[in-house]
Amino acid sequence: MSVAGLTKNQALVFDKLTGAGGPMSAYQILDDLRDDGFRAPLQVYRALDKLMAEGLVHKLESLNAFVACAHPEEKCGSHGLTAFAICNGCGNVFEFHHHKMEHQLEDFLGGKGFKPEKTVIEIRGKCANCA
Amino acid sequence: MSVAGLTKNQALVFDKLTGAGGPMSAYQILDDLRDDGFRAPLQVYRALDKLMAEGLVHKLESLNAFVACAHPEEKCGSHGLTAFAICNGCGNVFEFHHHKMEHQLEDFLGGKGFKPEKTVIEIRGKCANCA
DNA sequence: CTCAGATATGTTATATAGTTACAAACTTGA
DNA sequence: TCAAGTTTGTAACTATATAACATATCTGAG
Repeated sequence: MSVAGLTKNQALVFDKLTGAGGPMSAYQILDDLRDDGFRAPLQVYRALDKLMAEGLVHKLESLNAFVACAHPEEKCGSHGLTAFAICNGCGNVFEFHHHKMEHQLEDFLGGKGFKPEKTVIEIRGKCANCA
Repeated sequence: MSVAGLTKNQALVFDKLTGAGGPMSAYQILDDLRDDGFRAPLQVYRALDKLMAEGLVHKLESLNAFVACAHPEEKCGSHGLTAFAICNGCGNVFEFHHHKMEHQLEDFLGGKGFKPEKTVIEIRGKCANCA
């Protein structure tokens, strides 16, 4: 599972995150990639910055962790609001897009003169299996 | 501006945050309260934990900072979803509640068997003044 | 009152997350 | 082929948060 246009380090980080199938902290990634020549946090953060700019990876702010985009082909960055349901039990992350909510937020904030740049929506709770 | 039922440290932290009129990091609070006898991060974090449990203070996950609740009398904790519009220009934070959105989220996630416990909604952007 | 449990506080050390500053290597195209 | 831009490497540092343990204060049953 690789993507064109990525440098070596970016590809390593992206593959690692994709393979994990769930969120990882920057330092977990660093440790996992020591055998591939990673030595310092910056190598991870730089790769993550690029991957996030490309919409291939998202940061989970409430977890200080990073997760591969669930549908990179759709260019998450462009279709606005990305939301996450995060299970406090098993740690699984479910990424979703809710256009109605998105428009409501836009309308509501637009009415106040606020111009959104990046929206963080993370619902912590229990998934069907862990409830 | 004080609240009944708070211990000395909790009251100091709450008053500091209320007086600030905006978000502060835990370590800013710590530095500001050295004259009041604060020495260690834990003193701040413990007070913040209690204040958050009471719904008097919210954490801004995308900022790693804390802010006094805009309407403590309403017991934010209880009326569910609290959202924040955070200006990347001036740093001002606007706290709001959007019940329609809240219900949509509940419906959507409920349909998937997901039980929300805590919801983080933070919209970063530019306020009317800074746009 | 008084003392035992619960709650709150103090202190040191450590773990985790992220950035700054600078140097070296590798593209790439005039 | 060499100069500008980009990517990478490395060390040191700052910022955020928690663990472990000791001490003090509060509060109610006897």
